Amino acid sequence: MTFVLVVDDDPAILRTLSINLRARDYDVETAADGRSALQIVDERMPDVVLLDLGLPDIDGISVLKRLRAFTSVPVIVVSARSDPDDKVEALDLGADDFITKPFSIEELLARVRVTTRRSSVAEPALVVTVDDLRLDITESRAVRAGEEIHLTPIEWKIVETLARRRGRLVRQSELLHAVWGPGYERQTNYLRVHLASIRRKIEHDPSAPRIFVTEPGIGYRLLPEDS
Amino acid sequence: MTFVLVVDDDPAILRTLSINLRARDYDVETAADGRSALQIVDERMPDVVLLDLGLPDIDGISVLKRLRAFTSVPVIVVSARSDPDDKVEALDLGADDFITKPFSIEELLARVRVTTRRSSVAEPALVVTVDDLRLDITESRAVRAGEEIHLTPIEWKIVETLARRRGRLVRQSELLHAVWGPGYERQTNYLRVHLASIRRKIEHDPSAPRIFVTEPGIGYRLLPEDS
DNA sequence: AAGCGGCGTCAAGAACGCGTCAACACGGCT
DNA sequence: AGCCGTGTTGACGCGTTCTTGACGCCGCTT
Repeated sequence: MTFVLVVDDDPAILRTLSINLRARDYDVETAADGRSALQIVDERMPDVVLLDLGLPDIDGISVLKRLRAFTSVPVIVVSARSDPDDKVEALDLGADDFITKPFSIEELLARVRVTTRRSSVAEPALVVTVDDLRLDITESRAVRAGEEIHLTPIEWKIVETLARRRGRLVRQSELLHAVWGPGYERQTNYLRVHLASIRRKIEHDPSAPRIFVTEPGIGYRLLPEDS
Repeated sequence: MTFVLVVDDDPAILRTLSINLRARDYDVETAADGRSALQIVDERMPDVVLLDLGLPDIDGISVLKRLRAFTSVPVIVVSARSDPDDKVEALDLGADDFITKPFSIEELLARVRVTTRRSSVAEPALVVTVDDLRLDITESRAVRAGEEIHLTPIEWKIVETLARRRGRLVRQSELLHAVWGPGYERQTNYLRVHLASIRRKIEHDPSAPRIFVTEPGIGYRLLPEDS
């Protein structure tokens, strides 16, 4: 998921942007001043930064400078100042775009899409390994001892849902909801059938599953990492 | 020297921009309509295109679309229309920036610097080779055993998108979004038809594809490098 | 010990996705 | 105007995948 950091001292703007971005499935974090913005970037590199120039502690321009000192993360400056000189300064200091308030939320979202399109955000690979088995979730690829194993779309969805909470128990209703959507929370027979085919393809002994474990009456669990 | 193509139907604007850009040591060429703009791009790929939306012959949006069909040259749209919807449309169709008239010449120059700065961190030439086949993505050339193979614009876009993630799986919705833009994520039949023609031209045995592999229900994948 | 619920297995039919083809629309070019 | 290349759309066959229902087993409860 694309991670966006929004920096603005106005809580109303933070709220509006967060809501709109989250509605588009972005992962959003907010900062109300320059110091915490820099800290967040340091801890958890965003895919895009929306940066207001008027901040309470450090000047927005300085934040941009410091950002550029150690990263090339895309920055879109969002500012109330419409003076061309401000724009030129920010752009020449390394900002990727500049949009003046008030702005249309649609335009902002489009500009965010442009910058992320450019860096073509690579999802962190989600990979599960057990013995000689390798499940690459993001790639939808399963390999055991060099041998390619084919899983169907529904099987991948189930494996993915379990892998995202590896080691933890996933209730039947959650699994059903995640794979088939709302309204299927009681069709536990679907799970029985599909878990069976997954095990037939993946487990060494499908009748004594070690990787995809059943918690009777509750749900399923993917074998935790043996770290 | 950086080569800029300025497209506008207003001679006064062409003149102003030319003068200002040349004063900054840019190599400038101008076009007063879409047709000649496309021709210039075809003959002598610019480093940046400044594109007005109101053109006498072809609509500026159409020019952008056709440009994007065979190149990824940076495009800054320069328009009198300030309607957010116009901006969103242009940006989603592949424009890199959008600036509304009247604008400060300094701001425009700064935005030109941003886009050239970005592309100067140039991408490596993207070439795919399989056996005696050679796909030169950036050049849009396909050759097998000295024999030139012709691919259409859409076919190139598909090949390019797959080549950029060579070996990795590209989901149908991603592919559709990359080639046709937002709103086409469900038209999987497009993919079926066009993948068929690509294979007919490229695969040794189109009925048993080795290079463009289908992952049923999920997407497509370009044969990884056998390194 | 019997009953019950939950689980895994199996098989058959339905539904779906893919590849293919053909017809049509559209724009450019001669 | 007519032709050509390209893209879009709908239809069809085929193989795969999903759904559905039946059945037996096991462990727990009564």
